[in-house]
Amino acid sequence: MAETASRLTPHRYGSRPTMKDVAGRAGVGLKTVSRVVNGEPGVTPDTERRVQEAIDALGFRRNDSARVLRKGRTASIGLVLEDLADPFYGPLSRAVEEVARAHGALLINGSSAEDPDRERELVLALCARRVDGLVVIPASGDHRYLAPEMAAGIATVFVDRPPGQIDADVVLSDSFGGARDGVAHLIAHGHRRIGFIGDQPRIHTATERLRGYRAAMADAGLPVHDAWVSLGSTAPTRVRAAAETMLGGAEPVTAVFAGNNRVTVTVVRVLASPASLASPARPVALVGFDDFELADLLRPGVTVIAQDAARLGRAAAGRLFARLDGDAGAPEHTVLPTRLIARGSGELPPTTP
Amino acid sequence: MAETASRLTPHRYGSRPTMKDVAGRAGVGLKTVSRVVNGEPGVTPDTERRVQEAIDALGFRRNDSARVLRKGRTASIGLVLEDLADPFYGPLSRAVEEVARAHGALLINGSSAEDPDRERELVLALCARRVDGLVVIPASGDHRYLAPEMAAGIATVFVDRPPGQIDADVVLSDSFGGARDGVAHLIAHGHRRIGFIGDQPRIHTATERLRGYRAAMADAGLPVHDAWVSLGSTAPTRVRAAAETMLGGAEPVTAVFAGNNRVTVTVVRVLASPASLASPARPVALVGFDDFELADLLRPGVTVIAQDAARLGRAAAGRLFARLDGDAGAPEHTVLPTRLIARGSGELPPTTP
DNA sequence: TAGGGCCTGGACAACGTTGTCAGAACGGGA
DNA sequence: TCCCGTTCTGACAACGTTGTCCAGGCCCTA
Repeated sequence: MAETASRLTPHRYGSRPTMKDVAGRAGVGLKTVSRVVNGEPGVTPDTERRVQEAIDALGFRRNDSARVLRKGRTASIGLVLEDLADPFYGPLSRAVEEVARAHGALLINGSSAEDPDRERELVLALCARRVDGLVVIPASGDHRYLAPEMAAGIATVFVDRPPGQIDADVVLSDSFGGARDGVAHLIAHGHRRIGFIGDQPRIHTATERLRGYRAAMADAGLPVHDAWVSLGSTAPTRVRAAAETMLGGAEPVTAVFAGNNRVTVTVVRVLASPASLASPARPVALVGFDDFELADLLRPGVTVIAQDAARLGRAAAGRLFARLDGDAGAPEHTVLPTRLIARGSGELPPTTP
Repeated sequence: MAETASRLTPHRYGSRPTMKDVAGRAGVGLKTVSRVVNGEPGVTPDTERRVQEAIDALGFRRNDSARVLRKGRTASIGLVLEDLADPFYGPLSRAVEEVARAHGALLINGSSAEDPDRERELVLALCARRVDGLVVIPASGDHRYLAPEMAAGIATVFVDRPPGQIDADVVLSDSFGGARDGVAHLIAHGHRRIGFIGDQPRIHTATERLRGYRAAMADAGLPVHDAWVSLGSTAPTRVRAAAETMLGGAEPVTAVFAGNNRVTVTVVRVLASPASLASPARPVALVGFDDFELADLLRPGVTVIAQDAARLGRAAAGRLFARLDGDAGAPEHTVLPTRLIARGSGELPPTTP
């Protein structure tokens, strides 16, 4: 009777019952409740039952803030990335979460929106919450602000891009090699005038991929005109303008290498648009960095340099928990290979204008 | 000198300096440090400077766990969804994060993987951390377990699907109306035999969309054969089999309505595959629920019922923070409209086999 | 039946912060 | 010179949990 009533009328609105309340109701000591809640041994079945009843009746739920304060570990890790809505980061984020879950940790994440200040603010907020560790996709080029935190014991792994000004565990895809392979693929199919459209130059992967492009061109003894290279925002208008410029100049390119999935998608749109300088009679070849859903269903299918976002996430989270489990070795730099997936757009032959 | 040294050798590895340490070093009281850290008034500039120097020297960072314990609010909200990697949830999640950020809160999120037990486990873990509020995309059909938490003051908003067995704020898209419109669109283009492939029947949106399908068929006086309706997992193999069955039966459908973006993509693949029962000579019309990237670039473009995931997220987070700001009104049920985007696949005429 | 060991339960301090409250220092006016 | 008011500062308790440590009761054996 009384039990039913109190089940429906909790302790007090907004202020939850504590172990003390449970102990009082069950007629046992505080520590005994703690033991029951944490499944520690040393409680007779009868006592345990009484405590459990009190817990259910009061709707008690352990306050993890207090627990964390006492124990020092939060069983949570932070993930800072650029944009949760980017299809590249979804699987990465998911993979990190899976690993965290396997280690009994929760994931707190935030988007930096490619803004260094916001990255810093987010990271420090996570440190203030005393996350056990951090997985960071850097937006800034200077991570010295993290050094004291790392020294204080917050394990940190960088992924997709290396940290700036400090040394730390990092997991990358082979941007340089991938881009070089992709451009070499275009060259192998006869292209000589190839354009490169990439992300902003302060982003490490963008410059690495550009470096790969230049290496492939140099390996083939091909010149690179300034007008063929464009780094900048991945906003569709910017990318569209860049594509139209290199397709329409005095020395128009016959193929484009797109620096990431955002760029690739926009280039596909440009090439497909009726007003495009490309046409069925004069197709433009395309290879993009990053695979994306439906790339195979477009006509022609889009040839890509695929990186495995989930694997990046798993590898990074794996490093992180290895650190949390006591690995104190030197920072590890992991580079995962990329894979060229030929689907047609990279195999189009060049046509003279 | 001494300062430089201590900057590089923090207090002790793994155990960070506290306000007490800062106070000791600055030669002030504990509370004064607290005042400086929180920007409270009543500290002379000189004292503030001394404290700030000590903070910098020691690498002090406030421990939010202790703060939360004392203050009762965590400035964090939880988001439980099905799968972070699903392109539908990316923008939703991002929108929730934006709103949270605007309110100074961090976002903790977890994937339920469509598993009711996992949902419950996640939600309760978040409650134990005393998140201020929860945004939940339900995987389970019974949320009575949440009632005590909500009574204890954890604001909760459900989004995309309604909660089970309890009443609470909820933000939905108009699944019924959207599906009905989509099927009506196919009927308007001459189709009489239309198939429906949807998600598992325990998912609310799946059954609502099926209901919309049936309503449109009934409105047009068309019969629905059992073989034309298939609910189940969105795994490609299952969807593929379902599609092939309804395309190949005694009364083959001439159009398919796909219940969500996962299904749509697989159906597109089936229809595009060379072995398909569809062919250029006998195209099959398609309308899908949910818009998706590149839908416009496929040939034919895929006609969809678009829902605005970001808007769902914003609306849900908006409700949540309204609750946290004191709104104690009755639970609100918000239904956002959907929009048909015609791109070609829904406008194909029926062909007799 | 007494003594020893084991098992169960509880009192208490500590974690790092913030709110309360009172005391100290300082300046100005009588 | 003294007193009062204002401003700044610090001591202390409290938040809810867990770890330490000790007390009491039980069972077993001699």
